[in-house]
Amino acid sequence: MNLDLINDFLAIARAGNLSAAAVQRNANHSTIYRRLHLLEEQLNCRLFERLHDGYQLTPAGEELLVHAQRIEQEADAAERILAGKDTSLQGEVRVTAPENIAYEYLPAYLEQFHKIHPQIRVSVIVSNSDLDLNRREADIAIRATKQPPDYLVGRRVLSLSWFIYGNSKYLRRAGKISTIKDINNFDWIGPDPGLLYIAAFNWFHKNVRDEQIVSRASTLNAMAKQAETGMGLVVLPVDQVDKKLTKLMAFTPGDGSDLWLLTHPDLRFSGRIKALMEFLTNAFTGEKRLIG
Amino acid sequence: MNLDLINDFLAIARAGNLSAAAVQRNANHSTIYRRLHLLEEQLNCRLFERLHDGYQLTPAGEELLVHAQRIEQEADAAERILAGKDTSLQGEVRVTAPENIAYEYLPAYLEQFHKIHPQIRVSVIVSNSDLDLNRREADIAIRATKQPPDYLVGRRVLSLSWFIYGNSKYLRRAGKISTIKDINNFDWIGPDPGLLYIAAFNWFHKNVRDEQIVSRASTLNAMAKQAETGMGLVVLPVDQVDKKLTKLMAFTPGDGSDLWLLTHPDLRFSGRIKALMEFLTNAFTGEKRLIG
DNA sequence: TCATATCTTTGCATTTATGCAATTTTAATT
DNA sequence: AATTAAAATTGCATAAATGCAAAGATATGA
Repeated sequence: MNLDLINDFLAIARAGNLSAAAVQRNANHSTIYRRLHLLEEQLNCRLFERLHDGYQLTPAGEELLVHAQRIEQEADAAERILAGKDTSLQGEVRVTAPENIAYEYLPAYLEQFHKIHPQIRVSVIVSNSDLDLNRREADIAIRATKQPPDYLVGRRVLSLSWFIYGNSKYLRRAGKISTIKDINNFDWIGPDPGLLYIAAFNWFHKNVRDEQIVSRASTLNAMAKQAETGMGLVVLPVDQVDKKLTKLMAFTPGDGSDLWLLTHPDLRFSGRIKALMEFLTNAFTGEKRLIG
Repeated sequence: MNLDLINDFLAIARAGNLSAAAVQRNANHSTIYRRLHLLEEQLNCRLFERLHDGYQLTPAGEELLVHAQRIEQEADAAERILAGKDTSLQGEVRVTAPENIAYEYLPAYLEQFHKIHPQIRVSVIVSNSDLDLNRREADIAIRATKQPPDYLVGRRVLSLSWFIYGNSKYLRRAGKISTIKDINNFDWIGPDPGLLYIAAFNWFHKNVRDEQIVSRASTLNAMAKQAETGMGLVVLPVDQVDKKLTKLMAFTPGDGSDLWLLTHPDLRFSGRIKALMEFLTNAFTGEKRLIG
């Protein structure tokens, strides 16, 4: 059996249709179609039920899926472990970071890093969701969280304080907030329910009356941009805000969060990954904009 | 990473050189060469040390080998399990048997079987060594042994009695043997030391004086053929001997052996494999030539 | 040191796989 | 029943992988 067909099988199983699977495998859908037929022929059994709106695993396909996933995991582990043993200061490093970090902080840092290690090529993947470092979708993850997943290793480089911000236009209209008790006397840009997993927002949601919330957004960046229009105040971590908003007072509920640099244990001793981890650690700890 | 390259990697690691690996993978050696380079490039590390007389794994290669073997096992398991679920009476079945069975018994049986199940194609692999049923080098193994490996399942179809044989020419010269006590009064065709794992031969080796052994051979068939020339007597299981030799007396030391039909547990319920197993069971149990 | 045998590496013709674009299928919707 | 929209197939030109054969390496033994 051509083992590589397992990759195509997995892509189809996950995507549910050929076109999406083809994108994942970067190939044409007709190629994926033909390779699936090859696999089915070689295994002499139908792996998918062809429905009008996609491919669905047959029982035999489900069976294969179990093994295919183990095969993939094993291959990923091999790749990681070999990459982890490479102490040379060259090659690619993939960093994933949330929007604000990727836009406001990384560009300057990486420009500096490139001067020191011109042989290391860095790719930035903007995302805040749990990319699969197992599958090496990224090598280093920069995340703001209180508790990173325990299958990753790394260090807490900063603690991020939260503040209440507002722009000058709104401040002129509504005056300054000076104590958290007055919270319901102001208009607010609130978080979308999807953000309530963040402790600070959870507290906010429970303590601010709904009618005080003039607008919501599903990303911190969008919240900041809305606050910049002067619609209301906003509660945000320090890293999310630039000079267009004025820092009014500390916001302590939720205990803030921490900025973590994370990587997979297998990759910890890779030369290039270690180099970038160390460089970023220094960059972030020396970052004046992020000190409360 | 192209997963199929793992197969090439394994073949090179096992064969120790490209040409032999190419045969295993049935491809040209230059293809294997190019694919190895591709793999090394993709993993960005050297997997083999090129020596003048072959390829030897580097430490990184050793590392990969562990994972590659797991990948292969997983893929083999998947193939077996899917094949095992196929209840249809069609497709290929690979049977491995020792020489004598493959030459003297199987042809007639398989001709009959083909009439009943024309859709099942049977391949016979002549071998007595431990083919890897895990890797599906064969689906059914026919083996003469007292105790088959416990990772296979199957049934004992016969017990094979052992006898002392001689051809008429030798009998005229030396007379008939009638009791085992006279064993050292005759000339013998003996087993090569490589056959001493067989209990009957082991006993023979310990109880027959070396000077009585006029000739040796490393396969039972060769022993039979030598005895047919009239050089001496020979001790053999009943299945190994045809009419050219006269059966003189039973040979009980070593308890004889049993004829087993074996398959992999995963394949037990495959339609075609079940059909052939059952057919062969009947064929062998009804075989008059094999009844002591 | 040269011949030798074995294995690796490369150029080129051929086969095979792929992408593209057009066509067909399928089932849900009008 | 016709329409539609999304996806699966298929034909054909192009690109990529492969086999073949010849050349280059490399240690071993004369």
